[in-house]
Amino acid sequence: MPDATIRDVARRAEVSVASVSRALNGFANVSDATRARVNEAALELGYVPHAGARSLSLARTNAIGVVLPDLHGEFFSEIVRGMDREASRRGYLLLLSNLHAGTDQAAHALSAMHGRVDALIVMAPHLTSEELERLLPKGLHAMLINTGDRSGTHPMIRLDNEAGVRAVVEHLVGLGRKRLLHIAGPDENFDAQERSAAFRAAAAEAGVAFEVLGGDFQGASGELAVQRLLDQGQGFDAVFAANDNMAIGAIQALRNAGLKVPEDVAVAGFDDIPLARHMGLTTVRVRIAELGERAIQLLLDSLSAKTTRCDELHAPELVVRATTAGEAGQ
Amino acid sequence: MPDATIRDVARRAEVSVASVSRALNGFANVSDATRARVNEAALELGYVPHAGARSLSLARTNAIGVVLPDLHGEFFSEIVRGMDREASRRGYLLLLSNLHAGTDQAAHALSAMHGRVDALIVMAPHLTSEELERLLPKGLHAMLINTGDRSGTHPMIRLDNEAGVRAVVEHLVGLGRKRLLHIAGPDENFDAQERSAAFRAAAAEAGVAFEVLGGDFQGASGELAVQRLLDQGQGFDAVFAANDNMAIGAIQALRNAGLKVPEDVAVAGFDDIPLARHMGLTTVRVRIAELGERAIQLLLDSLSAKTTRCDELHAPELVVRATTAGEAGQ
DNA sequence: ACGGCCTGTGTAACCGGTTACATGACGCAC
DNA sequence: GTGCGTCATGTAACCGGTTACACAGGCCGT
Repeated sequence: MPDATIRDVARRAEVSVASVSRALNGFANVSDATRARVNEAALELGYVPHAGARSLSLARTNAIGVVLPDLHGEFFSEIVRGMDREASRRGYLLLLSNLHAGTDQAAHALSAMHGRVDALIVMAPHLTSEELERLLPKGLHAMLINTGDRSGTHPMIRLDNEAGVRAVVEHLVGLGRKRLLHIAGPDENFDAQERSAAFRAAAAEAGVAFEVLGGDFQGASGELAVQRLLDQGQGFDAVFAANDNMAIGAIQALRNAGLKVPEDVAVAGFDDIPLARHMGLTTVRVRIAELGERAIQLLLDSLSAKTTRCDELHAPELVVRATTAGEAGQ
Repeated sequence: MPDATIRDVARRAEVSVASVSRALNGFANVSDATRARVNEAALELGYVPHAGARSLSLARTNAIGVVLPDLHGEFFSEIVRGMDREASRRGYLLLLSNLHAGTDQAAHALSAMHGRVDALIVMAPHLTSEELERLLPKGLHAMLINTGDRSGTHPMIRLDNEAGVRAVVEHLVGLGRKRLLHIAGPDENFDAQERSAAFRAAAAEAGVAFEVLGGDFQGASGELAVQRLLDQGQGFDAVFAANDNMAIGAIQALRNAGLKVPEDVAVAGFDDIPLARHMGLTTVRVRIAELGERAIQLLLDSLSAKTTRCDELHAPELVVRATTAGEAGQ
């Protein structure tokens, strides 16, 4: 036997479908006798309301679409965990779609969301403002996380990369470091752009020598960057990588070259992944789960009170550990 | 203006809704002229089909519900990543619901899936067979991951905990270790149960002395367990923790006590989280993403060919690293 | 010229819920 | 006894798609 529908329940309880609907949804205008009969019938048939049909007639799904790029480990799970925590607290489900490949794939993923979710959270650090604007379904509330979009059409929440980077640079300079190396993330990544721009600005302001090398957020690229610079014989007394993975790679390369961290070269990263604590890596802590949680909060609030149009900055926090502990060695 | 519906498109293209539906879904029996007019109208109106309505009439959602317990970091993201990879390859979306609290919460989460998904993946290592059977919606295909359920009603996939544990114990015993300590996971967790049972069996078979202490899968509990045993003055030359987190905690405690790993005490874990590699921890590697991927595969296959009723074991793999490298110290 | 077939299109029922509105029963005041 | 308000209930339209079926027109063979 297939699933029971509301009409099956109505037949069994010998009432109309309207009464069943009212009874099960706890409306006041239902007699006790009817309510009891309906409940009994529903129980006997193992009736479970069809959420799809329900949301079609209510024009409300109680689900939020989440579109994320192909994130690495910790970051992904943490942000989804935060979102899920807040969403389930408010009775929402999460409809997940990873955004792997090109923009046509993205368009498909986004349109598949239409009609199954009440709102959308999009994190697409590799899409430009225009692409996003074109791809986003028109009628759907969307919240953007960490995109370059500045049109103000959508509520958004961003990581305050600049504040984090500034804190690191000031910390390093405060320790007496004079020649800084920054290992940047991939060019097309929005966070990577912000971080390297902030680094240049802060280092220039502080009046220290600096250099910027490219990386791709993977550990190996941090290792490679440091190696290359050492091979060229260029000196530096501090490394700031755009994320922890690359910072850890950098430490590896430094140790391989017989240099001491932090005596010879101080190292700092960004993100505060669990590994960072274990390695004693100075870094910028991003409370990722909190960010996801907050995104859902703001999104749902803006959904009910149509007005709220926000642009929030999520402030990260400098965590000083062993890799920058001492004074400069020189 | 709200979203355009199929009727809006029909009006604009001056055809019937049936023709619009046929044209947009690529049916053959539509004239080229009509198809062109429909496409044009759809484009002009920015029409995106309403997935909810579509799935209602098709009785097919192209979504899979995923119900997971409140997992920790790496494991969660990896399994979801694997599932998503396979799901999006096949054109499915994932509807996610974390299973936090009690069974009524669980019932709610599961019934919310009815009518929005074509099938369900449930991972609930803390629910018994009977609870599961009662909670699972009747009409819905469900795949179980790592549950104790043996009824055979649902396709399922399990981690071969026993094989993993045996490999570790044999490895430790092969190194000459004579007194093993096992730090178990939480009592109500199915994997934890299997692992500690397998440990007792394997250790007894090998004829070595052993002890089992309770933990909760968190690092701190591993640390605590070792500390307590050391305080009691009990000796052991190898620790096998039910997961890597606790193994790392154990190492911490051993080092604090001035003991050397692996010379004095060898340590092994389970899972192979990224941290394990960095710490040189011997462990059992679980290819989590692969497990998720495979689960989706099997589920979708069993969905199309109604017959496939499987019970697959996912074999893990021993990874020997520094924490068990040498011979016993004695 | 006629019947049969094929093709393209429209009409309307249906998926499984919600809900505006109509209805009928009842109680109460006049 | 009539009129009115209140309350529980049923009928049917609706959400936005899909699709069975009916039908019109064109082309064919005889």
